[in-house]
Amino acid sequence: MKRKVSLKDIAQKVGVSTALVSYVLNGQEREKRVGEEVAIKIRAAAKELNYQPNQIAKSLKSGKTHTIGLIVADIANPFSANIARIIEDEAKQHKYNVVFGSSDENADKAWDLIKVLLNRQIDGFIIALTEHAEEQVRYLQEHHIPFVLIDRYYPDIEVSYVALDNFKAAYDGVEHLIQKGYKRIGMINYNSGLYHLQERTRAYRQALQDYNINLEADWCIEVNEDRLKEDMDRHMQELLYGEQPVEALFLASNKIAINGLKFINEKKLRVPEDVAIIGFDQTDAYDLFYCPVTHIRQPMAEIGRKAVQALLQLIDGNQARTQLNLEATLVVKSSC
Amino acid sequence: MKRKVSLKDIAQKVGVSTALVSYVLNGQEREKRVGEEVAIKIRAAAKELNYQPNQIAKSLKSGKTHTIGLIVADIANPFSANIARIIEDEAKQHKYNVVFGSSDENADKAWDLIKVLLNRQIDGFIIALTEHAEEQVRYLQEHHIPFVLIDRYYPDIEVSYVALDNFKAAYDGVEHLIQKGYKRIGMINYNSGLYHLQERTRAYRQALQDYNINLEADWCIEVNEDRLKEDMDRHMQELLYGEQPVEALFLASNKIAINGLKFINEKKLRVPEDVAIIGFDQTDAYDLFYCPVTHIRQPMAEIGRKAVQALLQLIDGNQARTQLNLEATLVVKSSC
DNA sequence: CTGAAAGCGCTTACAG
DNA sequence: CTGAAAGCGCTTACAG
Repeated sequence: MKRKVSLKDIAQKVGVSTALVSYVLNGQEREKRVGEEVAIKIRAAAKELNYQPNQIAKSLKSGKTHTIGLIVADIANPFSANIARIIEDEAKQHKYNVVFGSSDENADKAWDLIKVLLNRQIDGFIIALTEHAEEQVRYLQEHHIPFVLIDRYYPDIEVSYVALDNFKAAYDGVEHLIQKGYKRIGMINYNSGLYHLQERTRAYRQALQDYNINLEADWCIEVNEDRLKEDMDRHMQELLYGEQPVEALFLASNKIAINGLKFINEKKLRVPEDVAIIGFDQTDAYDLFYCPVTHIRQPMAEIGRKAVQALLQLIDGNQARTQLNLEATLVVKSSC
Repeated sequence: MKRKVSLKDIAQKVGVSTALVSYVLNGQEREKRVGEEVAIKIRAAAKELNYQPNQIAKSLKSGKTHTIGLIVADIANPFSANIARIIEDEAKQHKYNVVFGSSDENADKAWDLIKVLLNRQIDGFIIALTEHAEEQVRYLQEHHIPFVLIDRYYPDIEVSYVALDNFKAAYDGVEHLIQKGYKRIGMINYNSGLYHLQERTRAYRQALQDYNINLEADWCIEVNEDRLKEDMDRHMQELLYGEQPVEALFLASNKIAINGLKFINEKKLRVPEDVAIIGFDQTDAYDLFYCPVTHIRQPMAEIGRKAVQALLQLIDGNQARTQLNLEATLVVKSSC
C-alpha cells in the first residue's frame, strides 16, 4: 500500500508547520486566526494530495474513536440484525461507526467481546446482556465506561437501558386471547433467568388469574434454546395432543413461534380452529403462514435509536440515566 | 473514566524501561534475552495493575488495526446477517474484529462507507458491491487496499471474490421444474445490472431453450427493489391470472419469494397445483409456508469463511487472487 | 499570525 | 541483558 499522505506532507508542500495545517483542516482557522492565503493554500494542497486524516492518530490523541461496540445474542437472528441496522443508521448520523459481536447468550463470550472491544478503545457499548452477566455490568460501571443495555436488563441494577415493557406487552397479548373467548391457554417461553423473559411468563399467569381462568401446571412450558426444535416438538405434541389440550398458545419469541408453526404445519392442524396462536417479535413467517399470525411487535426502530442517543449522551459526559420500558404493539391478524 | 494503566506505569512500578515491558508482554523475552526475574516481575505487575494494551497505539505504530470492514446491502436482510455472523466468527478466530455498514444498494453510500472505514485504517474490506461501483473497485486496486468481493462481482474486473455459480444454480433450479413436467415457466428477478442476478435470468432462458420449451416474453419479469411489493403484486396477478398464465414460477431472491408467497396466500392459490414455486436463498418462510418451498440454497458458511481467509491472505501480503464460484444446493420440498 | 515542541501509548532499531 | 530515543500521525498549549 502506498504510504498515505499525512499532515506533514501538506505542511511541507505549502511550507508551513503541521500545526497550521491541522487548524485549517479542522476548521479552527478563525479562532487560531490563520492567515487567509495560507488557509487557502493549505486546503488546495490537501485536496490535491487527496489527504485523508488518519483517525487512528486522532483517536490516540483524543481518546475517542467514534466507534461504538454492539453486542447482541446473534447478529444472524432477525431481531438482532434489525436492531443493528437501526443502530448503524443512527450512529452514522452522529459520525459513529459500529463494531459488533455475537455472544450466543454466553456470558464468557460476551466478556471476551467486551475486553477485546475495550482494548480497541471503543467509546461505549450497546449490549443485549446474557444471563449471569452481573459482573460485566459492574465492571463497566466501576470503570466508568459508557454503556446502554437493550432488550434485556436486570431490574435491580441502576443503569441505562432501552427495553420493552415486557409485562404489559405479554399481558395485552394474553388478554386478547381471553377476550376472544379462549379458556385453555398455554404458553411456551425460554427456560431462562433473563428478566425480560420472566416478565412475559409473569404477565401470562397474572392475566389468567385476573380473569379467573384456570391454568394447568403443564400449560406453561419452558424450552431450552440449545435444543429448541426437539423441545418444541415434544411440548407442542403434549400441549395439543395430551390429556388436557390447549385451545390457544402464546409463543414468547420469534424462534419459538417459528418452530411452533412448523409443528402445526407438519401436523396439518388448522389455525385458529384447532389452536389459536399469538407470537412475539416480528418475522416474515407470521405473514406467510397460511393463517397470518397475530403477534406482539416490539418498537425496534425506537429501541435502536433511543439506545444510541442515550449512549452518546453518556459519552458526552452527561450523567443522566435513561431507563425506558417502551410499549409494544399488538398486531391482530387471523390466528386468534 | 479512570486513566488506563499504560506500559509506562508498569515500567515505573518495576523500575525498568518501557522497552522491556513491551518485549515481555509481547512474548519477545527470549529473542531479546530479557532477564528472567525481570520478566517475572513485569508480568506480575501487569496482572496486578490489570494492564490492557491500547490497541489504538499499537495500530498507529504497526499500521494494522486487526479490523475488517464489511459492506453489505442491508445488515437487516437475513442473507447479509447470516453472512455477517459467519464472517464475525471466522474473523474472531484470527483475532480480527468486524465493523459493518449497509449500502442499501446505493453506490454513493457504499463510497462513503469505504472512505470512512479507510480513515479508520481498517486492514481490508469484504464487500457486496452495488451497481455502478466500478470506480470503487478501481480505487481500492490502485491504492493496494486488500479487499474481497462476496456475492456479487464484475466478470471483467480481475479481483478476488467469493461468489455463487449463479448460472449453474439457477439452471439446476429451472431444469428441476422442467423435469417435473412444467412447461409454462415464469421467472421474477430484480431489474438490476448486477451480474450475479443477470446470470440467473440467463440461466433461466438457456434452460428453457435447451429443453425446447417456449418462453413467452411476459413470463420473464423484472421488479424494482424500491417498490417491491407493488411490482410483485401486479406481476403475480398478470402471471397467474393473465391471458397466458404460468404453471410454475422461479422467484430469484428471498425477498422476491416472500412477496410472491404472500400474494399466493392472499389469493388462496394452491401450491403446487395452481402454481409450482421454486425460490432462491434461505428464509424461515420457505419452511413455514403451508407447502414447504423448494429452493436454491447458497453455501453461506463457505462464502463467509472463504472470503475472510482470502482477505487475510491479501492482508498478509500474499498476492494470490481468490476467485470462487461456489455451488448451490437444490433443496427439494413440496412446492414443485 | 505562525512555528517548535510535547505528548497520546505503543514498538523497535541502536548503543552500551 | 537493558535503557534512551525516535517515531507512528495527529493536536494543542506555549512562546514569540
